[in-house]
Order: sequence, then structure tokens, then C-alpha cells
Amino acid sequence: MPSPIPPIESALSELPRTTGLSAMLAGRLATSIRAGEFQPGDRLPTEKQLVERYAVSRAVVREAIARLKTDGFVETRQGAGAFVALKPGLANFRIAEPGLLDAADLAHVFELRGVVEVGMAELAAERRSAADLAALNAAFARMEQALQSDENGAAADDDFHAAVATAAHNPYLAQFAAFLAQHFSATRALTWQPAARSSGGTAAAQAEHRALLDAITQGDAQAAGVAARRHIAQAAGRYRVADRKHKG
Amino acid sequence: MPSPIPPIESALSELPRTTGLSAMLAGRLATSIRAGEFQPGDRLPTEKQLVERYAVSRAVVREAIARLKTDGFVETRQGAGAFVALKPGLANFRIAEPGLLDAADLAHVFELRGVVEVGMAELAAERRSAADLAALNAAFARMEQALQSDENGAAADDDFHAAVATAAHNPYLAQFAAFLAQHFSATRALTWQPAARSSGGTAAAQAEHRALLDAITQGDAQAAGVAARRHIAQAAGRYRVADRKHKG
DNA sequence: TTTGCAGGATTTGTCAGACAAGCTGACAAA
DNA sequence: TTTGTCAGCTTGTCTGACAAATCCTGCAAA
Repeated sequence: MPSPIPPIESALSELPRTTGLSAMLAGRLATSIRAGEFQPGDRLPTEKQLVERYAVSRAVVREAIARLKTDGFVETRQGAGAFVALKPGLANFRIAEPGLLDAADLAHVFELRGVVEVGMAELAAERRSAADLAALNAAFARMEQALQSDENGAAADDDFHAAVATAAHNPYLAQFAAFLAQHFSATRALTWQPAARSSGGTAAAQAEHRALLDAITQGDAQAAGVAARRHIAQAAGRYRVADRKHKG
Repeated sequence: MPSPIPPIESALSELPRTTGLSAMLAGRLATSIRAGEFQPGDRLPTEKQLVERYAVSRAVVREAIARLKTDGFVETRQGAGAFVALKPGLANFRIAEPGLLDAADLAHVFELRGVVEVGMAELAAERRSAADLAALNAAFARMEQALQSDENGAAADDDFHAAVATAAHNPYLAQFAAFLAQHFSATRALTWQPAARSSGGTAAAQAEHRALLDAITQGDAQAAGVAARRHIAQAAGRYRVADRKHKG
């Protein structure tokens, strides 16, 4: 490597920058609100104070606060100030963009995804139709083929999980699972990368898929829940390992 | 009535937004996108064009577009322009207003809520702190008192479930549970109505609360999950009965 | 002392202009 | 044809200013 990249000295430098200063500031304020640093009804610092504290222009501050407004976290009154909403964030459920989540947030979101996937697997075992089973087996077969021919089975992996969602016969559950899953597309891609294949991670994931498929086929809700729980836990483990390798 | 208010003749007058030009413009553009006037991937007019067309400043246009960005309707690239998102609306998870859901949708949302509540109860049993247990017991005691004195314990009921959410120590999970729960405020109110009291429904619900509290106190995740599952199922049953009485 | 009001200070909403950063397409050179 | 350069355009950010709404303080009146 050539000369080291000089550190960016900024009040916002700790947040990974994906798109824009205002997104960073909005994420930072939202985290503060979620953490209880600002209580519902509390007044936020004025735009002027935020400008000084974060060393950005007022336009950036206003755009960040506008973002929090549309998220339902804050309400503003002209002449009075910006206040934390009585029920922050209850207007709609949103998660910050993947790049803006720190490790703790990511773990929490992943945990939420696990809860949903487990419940979905249990329901799928109870309700799967013949067509559902056919779709599950087809996706599983494609993953099996990809595993043996060293192809990328990420698409088949996605299809398999989508088939589980369909088999649960609850559109809201499926939509929410898809919503959460999109934050972890990198995780699923990791499963099918060379590093995972050589270390046996890909084969292990496929074994977990088989356990889940079997449980759903047999209509064993409890076993399906256990299998899904294990799959998610293992995926989290694989992700952490890869993350550590990437950083170190 | 005095003289009628003269209509505001403006390019933005048709949207009945409460406050703010940017909110008006954002609503107008969002409507255009939903109506298919702009297809996914299409490029929106430039800021300059929007400034001229709607006779507002660039700050207003930028704030409106920022709002659409956070809603997941558009994406912007510096130097290139603003584009309608490929999958508009997947940036956040919304549920239609309670009144607009039919019975089947409501059942599905209720089921999703059940999945989340069960997972939350399990985590609460594993992670509850002394302070969490104190809050749980306090809310439970208030429900108990309300039960015996024929008062309305709906607020205490809410607090109890909120305490469970806090005890799970996952802000995203808690926020999502609260987000779903607000669609069923009527259900919780039903538990404490005279009809439920006379039929023993209120006492039954309190027994379920006790089972959940005991499981969390003892740190028994599996028992907590079972208790939560039963509570949700019973609540669904009570809701259906009341719904039938209401309609028939 | 208490109440009511006027007026200044504060804060958000909007406007205008400027420069920086990044993209696109055309054109010349190889 | 391919490649490199560059000019123009678009979004991102900064600065300054004024309007509109609210809050606060002090003073006069009851």
C-alpha cells in the first residue's frame, strides 16, 4: 500500500458515509432518540446549535430533521422548535440503510429477522400445500446442484427462503421477512463465496436447509422452528467470522 | 358563516397539506409516482425544472425530494439526477390504516404480531434485569388491582406489554412490536370491558399475564414463549367473539 | 400581588446566489 | 474503432438574508 489515507477529522467521521452528510446526521439523531437520550416530548437542539455542534451548514441540518419528520420521530413547529414525537417512529417501521447501522444495531435487526424467520418456518410446516412443497424442493435442488458444481447458488438460496415465506401463507409476514432480508443480502452472498465453500460453510448451510425442508415436508412445526433458529444462528456466526476476516 | 375563504390559486393548492410547501410538493410528486406517471427507473425533472414549474425555491424542492428519498420512492445520484426507485416503497414497512383492513388482513397482521410477541417473550426471559422485573411486577400489580376493583386496567395492560418489550433489550424488536400493537388498541380495550369481565375473559387474560410473568421471572425462555403464544391466541379468540357479537 | 399586553428575542420556513463534486456526452487524437 | 479530454449539466453543500410564528420578559393596570 502507498501512503496511509489521512483520517478525516470531523464530528461525523465515525459514521460510515454512504450518501450525504444529512443522512449521517439523521441517523445519528435517530440513534440518540432510540437510545432515550432525547425523551418523547423533549425539545431537540435548535438548528443553530446543531450547525455548530456538527460543523455542517443549516441546509444539511434541515434536511436531516426533515428526514426525521417523515419518519415520525420528530415534529417541528415554526417559532417553537423541533420536538421528539410522543410515539417516535410508530408511523411506519423503517430501518436505516445498511451502511449506517453500527454493529449493535445490525445484531438487533438480525435478531428480529431470526424471530420472524422462526415463526414463519413454524407456520410453513403447518400450512404448506403440495405446490409449496414443490417450490421448496425445486429451490433446494438448484442449491444442491450449485453446491456440487461450484456455481453460485445465492439466487436459489433467495428462492428457497421466499418459498418458505410463501408456504407460511401470510402475506404480511412474507413481506416483512423480505423487508428485513434485503438488509442482509451481503450475508447470503457470503454463504456462496469461495472462502465459505473451502471452509465447509456452504455445505453446512445446505445441511441446515435440508433439515428445514424435511421438517416442513413432515409438517413438524416445532422441528421447523428449531431448524430455522439454527440456520439463522449459524448464518450470524458465518457473518461474524467473515466480518472479522474482512476487517483484520 | 362569514364570507367564504377565497381559494388559493397556486400550482400546489390542490393538496390539503397542513404545513409546508415541501410537504405539498412531496405529496404531489409521490402521487405522480404512484399513479405511474413516472415509471421505476425514470428520471425525475431536475431541481431547476421543478423550481421553475412550481415557483418555489430550490430549498423547498430539495426538501421534498429528500422526503421521497427517505420514503424509498426515489434515489438521487450526484451529477446524474433523481430517479424513481426500482422497488418503490420497500425502504419501509407500512400497514394500511386499521379501518381499511378487512378481517383476513387483520388476522394476518395479528398473526405477525403473535410471532413477534412470542420471540420477544423468549428473549425477555433470557435477558431481564432486576429493573425489568420490577417494572413487570408493578404493571402486573396495577392490573391485579384494576381487576379486583372493577377499574379499567387497559393502561396497565399496555405498560405490562411495554415492560416485556423493554426486558427483551432489543430496540428494533420493541419498536416493531409497538408498531403492530397500535393496530390492536381496540382489542386490548376489549379485555377490560364489562362484557369481558362478566364472562370471565378479563380474569383469564390476567391468568395468562401471570404465567408469562412467572416464566420471565424464572428465566425460562421456552415457558415464556408458550405463555405468550397462549395469550395471543386467547386474545384473538376473545376478539373474534366480541367481533361476532358486535356484528350480529 | 396578580393579570394582561406589548415588544423584543428566538426559532423555524423560505428564498437567493455561489461554489464543489460528480456524471454525461461530444469531440479530437491515436 | 478506441481512448482521452473537456465542457456543460446536475446534485451536494455553504452562506447570508428575510418572513412568519412562537416564547419570554418587563411594565402598566386592576
